[in-house]
Amino acid sequence: MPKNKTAAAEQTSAAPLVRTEPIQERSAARIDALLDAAAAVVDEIGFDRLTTAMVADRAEASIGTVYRYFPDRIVLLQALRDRAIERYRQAIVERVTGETPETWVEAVGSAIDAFVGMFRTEPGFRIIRFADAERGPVNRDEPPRVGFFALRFADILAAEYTLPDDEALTFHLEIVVELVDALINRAFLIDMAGDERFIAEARTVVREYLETRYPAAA
Amino acid sequence: MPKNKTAAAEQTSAAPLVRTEPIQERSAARIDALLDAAAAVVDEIGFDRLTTAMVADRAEASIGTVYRYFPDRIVLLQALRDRAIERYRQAIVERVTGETPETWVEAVGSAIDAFVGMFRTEPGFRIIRFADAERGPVNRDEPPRVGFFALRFADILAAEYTLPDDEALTFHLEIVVELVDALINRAFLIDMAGDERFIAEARTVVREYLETRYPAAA
DNA sequence: GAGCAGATGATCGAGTTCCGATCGGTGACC
DNA sequence: GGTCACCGATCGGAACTCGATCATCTGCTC
Repeated sequence: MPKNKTAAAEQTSAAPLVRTEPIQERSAARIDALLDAAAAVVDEIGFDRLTTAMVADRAEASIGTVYRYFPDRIVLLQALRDRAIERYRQAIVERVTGETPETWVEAVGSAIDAFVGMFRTEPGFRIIRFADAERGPVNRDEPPRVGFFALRFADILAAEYTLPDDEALTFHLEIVVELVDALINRAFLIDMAGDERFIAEARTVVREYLETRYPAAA
Repeated sequence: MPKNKTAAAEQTSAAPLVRTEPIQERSAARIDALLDAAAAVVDEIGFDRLTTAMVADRAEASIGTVYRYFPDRIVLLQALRDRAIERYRQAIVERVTGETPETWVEAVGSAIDAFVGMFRTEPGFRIIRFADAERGPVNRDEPPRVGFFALRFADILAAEYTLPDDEALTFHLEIVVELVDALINRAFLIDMAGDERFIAEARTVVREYLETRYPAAA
């Protein structure tokens, strides 16, 4: 069992906040159960109707336990999103190593497929909207980690391919992330199975976008 | 004074809901004042920190008055969004009739400019995200009017130009709406003035998208 | 067409309900 | 016996309700 050290750790001053940090074994399972419950609730009644009591109920825990691991409702949702993103990252890696696309542009296509797959299988995924970071609650101090997913995505690609030494690449990938996020979300907005027209168009738009800019890699 | 009978009227069963429908003159002003207040609050402290009490305060009305016109907090925000969309529609019409672009594809460019302008001038605009309809609270009965803005946009264009008789046009416009919404929102996500790179890229992506599909109109 | 009176709409704000979050206490693990 | 996980009654504050009160409209009378 890998110990789950959060990078954040303690700030400068005393941080008496209970923070998420499992010490004993069972805690990890608890956290997962809580997030599963939250995902289910989010799928059923939607994002902003979710109450912490519902999450506790569904996870067969008490209110207190919820707040034992998450300082508040918003952080709980963020944790759900973070877990989903991590799972998505794994899904990309699996798919790319499985399909071994010729070029990194094609690998982006695989990532889109993986994204669509997540919408179909991962509870709560369709509500999360994570291309952009936290919208709304303007974060205290810490930089609002905008576009961080594009960076991470670049890392994944860089592990398998030789990326063009283009300083604009990060920007282009961020555009791609935004485009895909918008169109795939639209595809699943009403159609629970995912509207194929929008899915196909997302693939096409991205392919056109990248082929125009990186003809060598297409 | 035109009596303002709601189209909805009575459903099968008794509908005791108070619903928004101004009868007397002052009501309209009240509603506007409430929405102005909501927009200001949203700009200042953000979307989900908004409380109905703040809105009432700022509009110099009582809590009761807020709930006289809006069944709940979420509907209040939706109304704010609806008004912003209407204003945006007007802004498009004004700009297009003012600039009189040669082709409808160029008119789409003007619409993007108008969109950016709204982000800079219309209070509360940047939080609203309206390309997609209501996300989250799954609406009872009524169809979730997805993509309705693209339809409306097509109407605006059709009033000034002869649009291609392409049954896929609506779909393409919807894609454009999604793309623009995503990229322009990203442009304003952290940069209050709007990140020019994303704005320019939005224009480029849309132009490329439409020129590929409608070379005659470009 | 001025004045009045009843009806109906608009406003108010104290009271209620609901929900996010706390805290002191109890039991499980080391 | 000391730490950690868990519970759930309780608190505080925000969403929302409701009966009373004020403003405006309608239409009748003279």
